[in-house]
Amino acid sequence: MSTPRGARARARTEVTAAIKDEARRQLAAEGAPRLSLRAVARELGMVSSALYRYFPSRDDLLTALIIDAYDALGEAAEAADARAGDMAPAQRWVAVCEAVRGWALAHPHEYALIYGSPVPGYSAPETTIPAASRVGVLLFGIVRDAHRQRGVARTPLPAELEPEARRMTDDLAPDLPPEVVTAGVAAWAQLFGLVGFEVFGQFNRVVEDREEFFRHAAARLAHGVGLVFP
Amino acid sequence: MSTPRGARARARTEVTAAIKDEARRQLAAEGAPRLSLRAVARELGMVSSALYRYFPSRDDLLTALIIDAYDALGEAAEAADARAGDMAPAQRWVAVCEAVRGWALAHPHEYALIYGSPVPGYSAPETTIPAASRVGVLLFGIVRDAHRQRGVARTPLPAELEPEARRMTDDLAPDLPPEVVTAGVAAWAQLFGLVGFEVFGQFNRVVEDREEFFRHAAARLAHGVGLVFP
DNA sequence: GGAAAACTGTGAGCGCTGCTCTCGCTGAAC
DNA sequence: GTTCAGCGAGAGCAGCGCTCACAGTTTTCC
Repeated sequence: MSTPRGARARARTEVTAAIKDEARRQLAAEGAPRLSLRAVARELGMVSSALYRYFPSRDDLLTALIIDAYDALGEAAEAADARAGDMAPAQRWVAVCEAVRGWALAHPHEYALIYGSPVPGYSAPETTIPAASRVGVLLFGIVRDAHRQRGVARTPLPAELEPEARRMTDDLAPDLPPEVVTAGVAAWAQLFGLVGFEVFGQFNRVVEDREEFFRHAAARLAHGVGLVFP
Repeated sequence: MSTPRGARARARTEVTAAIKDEARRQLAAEGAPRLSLRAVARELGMVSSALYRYFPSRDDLLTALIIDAYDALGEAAEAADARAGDMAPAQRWVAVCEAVRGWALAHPHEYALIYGSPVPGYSAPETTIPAASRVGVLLFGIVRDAHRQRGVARTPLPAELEPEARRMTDDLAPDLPPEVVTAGVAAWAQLFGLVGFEVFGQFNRVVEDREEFFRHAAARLAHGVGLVFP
């Protein structure tokens, strides 16, 4: 991050960034399966084997792009929440959902990289966890604010789910009621169901006015976690 | 389907089936990106180029597997519904959701093939549409039954969504109220959000007792489309 | 029944891929 | 100033999807 010591180190960070940039370009243009190390190297005017000095394998390059994608999505969501800062929690929730959808539609291949099929034989390393949690953390932050302001609506939990609900609550948001945490986790997954279906074309010939449809669905999601519209 | 005319035709259908079987085996073991035409041919004791007499390209073979996967999932869902035939619609809904989840967990790579990232530069041909619709059709059938029996709960729709809601209703279920159809489409997508998050590992370190969690979420989905538990 | 046409498997080959290894060069640390 | 780690070049390996000319077999048609 700060001053690299010598010209060599500086060059290294620059080349690394250039590789990631070109890889991201190819990813956006062609999708992850078509991302080729050799093509990246070719475009950068270097020989393919040189690239292995920077990323030990194609998967490592992909991992770097995955983290970047999670971060870009998280940033878009957080920016939308900041813009909606003085609105009611329910409206902030919808704004964040719409930002997630907007980013996904603008970057379908990067979205597919993080929320589509995982690359087989490769499990995302620990490094990705913080970046991957940003949207979830943000959504729970909104619910927490709502809870502080005026409490949230709660629907009872079946007895069999209570141990798990308590566990999730301790892990994710000890200051919220377990019913709300459970509903929040479900809503989090369901949000990406809506977005994924749209991005991956499952809504073709089914939903036409997808923006309006999504806004409504996101609002109902908010309702489901106990947020109320003023 | 019926009697093939000659020995040649019979052989052709047999070889075609053998190729699909072996391909499905490799798909289940390694995932779609690792599915290799040459490996399939090798395993079948034929030379790779011979395989092109049966499937003009790797994508065509994948398409065949996609249709099969949609059908297998649809069949699992329909079987579950049949087993729950005399229960209340809400319970049938949950049973179908659980069947979808169960199939997806048992066949993660085939699930990824149909509900994960689409293969870039390849759009699923029209042929896949009927198979792909089976789960949705089934879910709407349950809602329809509930509606016939005693009506379903309805939450009002915002004015901006009404044209689209009417459009979807005409297309999908003209005998149901637009509010219900809209909620049904959303629930359909959200179901696959829940399933996808579990299959693709997004629930790792978040949800532990996933079966119980899912059952509850599916029940809330049912509630969202107006189904009531007796 | 026999000629013509359609179908099927073979093997070589093209251009691409991820990845490895050895080789010289060069900037940096002691 | 020497030593050494880091770097790029280039050749090469095994694998991939796919094409093509060829030979053998089955079906079709007269």
